[in-house]
Amino acid sequence: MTSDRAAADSSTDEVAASDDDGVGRPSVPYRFPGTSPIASVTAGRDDLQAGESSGDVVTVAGRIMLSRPQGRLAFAELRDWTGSVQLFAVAASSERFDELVKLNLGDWIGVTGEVVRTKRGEVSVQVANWTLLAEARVGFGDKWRGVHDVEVRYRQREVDLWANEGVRDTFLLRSRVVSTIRRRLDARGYVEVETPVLQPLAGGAIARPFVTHFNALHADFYLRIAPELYLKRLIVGGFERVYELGRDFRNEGLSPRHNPEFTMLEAYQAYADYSDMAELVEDLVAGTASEVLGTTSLTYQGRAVDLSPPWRRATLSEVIAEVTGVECDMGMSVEELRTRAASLAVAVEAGWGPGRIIYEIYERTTEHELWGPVHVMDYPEEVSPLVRSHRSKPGVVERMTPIVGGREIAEIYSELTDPDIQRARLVAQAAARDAGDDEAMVVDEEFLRALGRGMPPTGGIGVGIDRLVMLFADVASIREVLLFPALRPEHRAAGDEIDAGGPEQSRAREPGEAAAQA
RNA sequence: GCGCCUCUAGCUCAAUUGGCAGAGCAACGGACUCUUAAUCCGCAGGUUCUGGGUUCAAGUCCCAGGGGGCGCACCA
Repeated sequence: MTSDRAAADSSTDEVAASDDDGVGRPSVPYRFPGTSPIASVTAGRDDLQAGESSGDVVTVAGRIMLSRPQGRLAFAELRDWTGSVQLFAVAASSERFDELVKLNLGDWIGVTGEVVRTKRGEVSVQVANWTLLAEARVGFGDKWRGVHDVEVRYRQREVDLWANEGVRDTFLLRSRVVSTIRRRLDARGYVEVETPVLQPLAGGAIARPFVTHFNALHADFYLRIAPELYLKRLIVGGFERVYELGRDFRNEGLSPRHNPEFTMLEAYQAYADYSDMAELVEDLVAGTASEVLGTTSLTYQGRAVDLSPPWRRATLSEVIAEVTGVECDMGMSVEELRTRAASLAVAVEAGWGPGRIIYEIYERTTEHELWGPVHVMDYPEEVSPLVRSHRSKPGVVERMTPIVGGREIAEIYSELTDPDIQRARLVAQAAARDAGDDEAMVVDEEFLRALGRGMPPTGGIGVGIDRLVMLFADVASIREVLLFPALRPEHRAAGDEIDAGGPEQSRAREPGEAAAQA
């Protein structure tokens, strides 16, 4: 074994210093250059006939997913992140055949050999030389059924990615969605910026923050719940089109649609209003779907979603009437609206104005019934402290919330730019906070000072990237689009490994034993 | 935080009313020159999540705790 190993290593330009790592394990090279993606190796082989050799010698590397030794022949499935190919080994011509057939499922190897088609018609790499790249000392799941225990899937995502078809595709899709959105924004002249995640005040949204301590400043800081206020300060500073695509943190419950840290796109454009920004959202969503999925006609959880713009726009009152049959209007008296809320079994708190009541009715009765795409608009001022008042309708603001596939996937504003009005709104929020609403906003003097220097008319959007990916990937849980979703920490003693007992024991050898076998 | 459900071999799952804890795959040993979840023979594998309790007898019933899922609430 020692001499064989050395021979294998000499075929690369990296040679391990010794045969094992000091604990009886075989050594592996430091690099394995010159590999071709498996997808490129198998592509364009249609004219290769069964039993024929192509003459092309390739080097591929990946993980052994299936193994079918058959006497003096052996077959295996080798998979890299582009695809799979069958390995075909022959005892008479394949290097270290006996060792090759003893490899375990999950082991990584590099292989050099000719591309052939077997007598039974499978395009294969006929193994000439091969090199062990890594052992799977902890076993993977059932080779056919995969791993379905969601706890294992989320806690040990590396297992999930290999054992379950499609999981890797979902995350590759996510990556393409994010890069496509960036490219589309860049093409529109937006610049990407990075603003603080650690903030002295958690502003820009209505949510409970995570708190941490900044030792050097002797102060508690907050993980951002939104970058909004900083991005608006950049608009004041003359950055006319900015976006930030990053993580926000909200100290709230977990659910199939909520993870405490999630990915948000926020974009702001000077001289634009919420109609302009609605078109941007439609273009980002539908355009990205076209690029990444090749269509704007999706199916989400068995139901059709047509993303092609323009999307319908409807007011809160309109959608409430459609869903419940009850007419509600901002012009109605509080008493009238309370009666209508009561008729819908919606609880109303004392002191709520007409807008707050209508919003509550919408959330309780209507929002979860909408499928979309539809921009829900004319939100009440009371629940939208950072949004500019409607240019013609009293009591409401210029805000749209697009519902797509039954979920809010974005917020779209004509931004409030007047420092005095903004101060009044934030003071009202602070009062609510003092009255016990610990999710209400605080007064951010730095932000208000910035507005005082003049903020041009500006449109802004926030897009929930996780939910967008859920829509595109047609999955019901946010955990399916987060590589490592939030879970309770594992409380397990050292050495109490979940998968102990795979190929582990059989491979634990005395240090001298490997050499003795040579 | 509350409610409901769930936890059995490395993985996927069985186990009748409370009656000897099992199978397939993986792993391990062997056979096999065209396999496709190869097949065949053999071997081994368990704190039934944890701790109590009831019982002649508990994977199963009861209590407490832990992990996970779903729902409610909050939100994107």
